[in-house]
Amino acid sequence: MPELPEVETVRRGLAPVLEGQRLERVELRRADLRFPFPEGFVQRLTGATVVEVGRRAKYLRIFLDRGDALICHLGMSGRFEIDHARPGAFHQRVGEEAKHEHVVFTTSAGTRIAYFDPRRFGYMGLIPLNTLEDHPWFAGLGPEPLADGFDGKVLQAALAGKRQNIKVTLLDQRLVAGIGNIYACEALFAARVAPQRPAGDLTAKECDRLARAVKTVLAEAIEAGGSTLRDFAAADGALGYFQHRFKVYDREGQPCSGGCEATIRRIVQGGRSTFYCPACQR
DNA sequence: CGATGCCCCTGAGAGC
DNA sequence: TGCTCTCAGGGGCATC
Repeated sequence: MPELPEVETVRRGLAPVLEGQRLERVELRRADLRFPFPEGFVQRLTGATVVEVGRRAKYLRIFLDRGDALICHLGMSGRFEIDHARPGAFHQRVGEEAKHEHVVFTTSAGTRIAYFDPRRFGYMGLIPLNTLEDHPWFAGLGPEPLADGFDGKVLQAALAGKRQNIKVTLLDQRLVAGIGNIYACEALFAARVAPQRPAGDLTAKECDRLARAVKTVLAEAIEAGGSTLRDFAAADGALGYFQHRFKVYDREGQPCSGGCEATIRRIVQGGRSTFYCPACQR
């Protein structure tokens, strides 16, 4: 579910209720999500104070005053809920709440922050700060697409020699970090690049357009509070609304908005749906 | 190196 | 109403 804009939206929701607060209570409802929780998870977190809530790629990184960072990956269906969130914003059915509530944090201010994850593809870890960037989750990550260092030149260098199609290549977190299926489709449309193109064949001009498109699409999605397809919500319960601005994603058969006569097509690449306009994207 | 398929898990929606 | 099938924002692995 959550790609960079959704994770950033969650980060912005959590920061004000977590930063400067002590974790008074930490409750674990099960021993694992995608991976087992680390040894001594509850003990290592209880009593720690949150210094900062950060993000790298699709990971939340909650820095603690004890020399550890709490890392959270939301997988496909992970979300946080703060107790003062709008009632009913997260759960359509009574009883669903307790079933998928896996971790509950209570801060020194009395705020209750719960982590839900029906599919349990998400995971959490506790990593010492001095080894954070060397940890396997972070060591191989490509640049943050919204950082100044990411541009057409960097992108072209990363794509050089690759015969894999550009759509699947954009999802490779080692080349650029944080792009997922929605924003890969949207960025390729905005850059007018066909998803089937071998990545290494993109010209300097196209790499420039694509790098800009990635930045624009991600930035606009963050501004819109992310995309809510099925169940995404910010930590305060607010729904994203960037899905209303999708040009191609999930729009198979609908007319293209790019001024051509074509309709949006869906193909499968790397086992995932790609949506694109066969006329606008070349 | 790359394409493909399968796996983790649960729920929603479509079609019958 | 209920059954079955497909698909879903992520990502790792095995195989050819």
